[in-house]
Amino acid sequence: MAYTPPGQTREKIYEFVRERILNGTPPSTREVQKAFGFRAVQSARQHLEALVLEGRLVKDSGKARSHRLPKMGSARSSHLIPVLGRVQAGDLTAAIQNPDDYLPVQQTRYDGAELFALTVQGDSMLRAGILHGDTVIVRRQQAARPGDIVVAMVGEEATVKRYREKRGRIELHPENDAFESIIPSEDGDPFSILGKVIEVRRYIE
Amino acid sequence: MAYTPPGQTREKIYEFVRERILNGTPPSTREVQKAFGFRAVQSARQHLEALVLEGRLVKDSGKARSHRLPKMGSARSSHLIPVLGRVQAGDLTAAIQNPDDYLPVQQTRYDGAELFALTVQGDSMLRAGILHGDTVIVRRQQAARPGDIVVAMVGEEATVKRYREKRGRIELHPENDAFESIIPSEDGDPFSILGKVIEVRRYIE
DNA sequence: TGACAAGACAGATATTTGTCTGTTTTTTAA
DNA sequence: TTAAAAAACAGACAAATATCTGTCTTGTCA
Repeated sequence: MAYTPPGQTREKIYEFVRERILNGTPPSTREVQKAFGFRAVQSARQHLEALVLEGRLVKDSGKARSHRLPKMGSARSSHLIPVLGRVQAGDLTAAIQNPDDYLPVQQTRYDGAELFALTVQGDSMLRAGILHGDTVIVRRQQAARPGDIVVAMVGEEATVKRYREKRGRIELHPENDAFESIIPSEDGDPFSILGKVIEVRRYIE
Repeated sequence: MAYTPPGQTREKIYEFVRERILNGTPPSTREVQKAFGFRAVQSARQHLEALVLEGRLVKDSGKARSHRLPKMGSARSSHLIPVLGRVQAGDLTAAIQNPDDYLPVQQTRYDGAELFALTVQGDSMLRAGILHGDTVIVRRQQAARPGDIVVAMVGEEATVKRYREKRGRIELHPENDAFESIIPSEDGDPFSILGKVIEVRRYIE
């Protein structure tokens, strides 16, 4: 590769590596070498080493493909959570392990919690600003507090409703007058709370 | 490692590798070996190979640390976009360069487009499911089509409205009867479209 | 001009990592 | 009980990868 003014190639290498890391496929030194047409491995290595010294990248010495982005503030680290298709009764864990897709969330916001996402069917939560087709992000938990919007299994079906307690009884309340409240009973369908809705996303067009 | 019933160790290995991949640090075969106390590399390798055959993992043959999660279509690359605070009239670019925060978005969904995020003030788009405090993700563009939800500058203020055209005149239509439509005119406040809303996010609690 | 720093190159070695062949142990199922 | 399948082990080799030493080239700046 011909000589380039100081910093220019380095900048492009940074962008290249950054993209690859965000892509989930961090490059090896030789992949950088080939991508930029260097005739020597060392050329790529020098730039990568400099980027680490500058603090723009971090690296585990000796390990292959170990370049990472430094964790800056809240923003730099985003975490991927599974998007579930149909949730089968009783086996949420299985559904989480065979997701349809993944969504990025801010890692700091929900650190440590187990999260998953679902697509909402129907307009039963219209008044709460949750529409048909919206994606809800759910924190897995067995209990809820009155007022929480929860995802619950009632029989074979997963449903999104507002959790309330009336006269000591649990009530799953829709936010749409066209729908009825669900009041789980001992002898009715099996009932369990899968988690609490902590975020709603809607994709337009 | 002692013998374990069929499938059990494999399951744990899948979870281990999955975590590492979502973490951005996919493991080498030997790291799996050590993590599970195998005395032979092949033991780890067998399980990893089986997981690939089962379709639960994918791998680039021959490459180091190349295990990936399948079906990561949209999430394969997550991208960070700036969250803007106040938008000053006329200088969107400056606002983008000094963001309050960053949000992760699925890169493939909006590939190439210039995106930014804003927090919505007020309930003027209530009926469209956009509430006060929601975050809207905006694709920067100067023009819009009727029916689009847009972010526009009217005078000194950025506002979220539905874009319509009536009798050849542009109309910014709120989705809430308590608000009035805005009809920009030549002699009125300076008017420009900043972009189109392509996603809405709401954080609950 | 000459010293100096950054960029690029050349060739080589060490380590990590992926892969292979074959054997032993344990469980499952016929 | 026996055969087959799955799990784990052992030892090795080959490829990918990181790393090292030294040299040459190209700009920068006093």
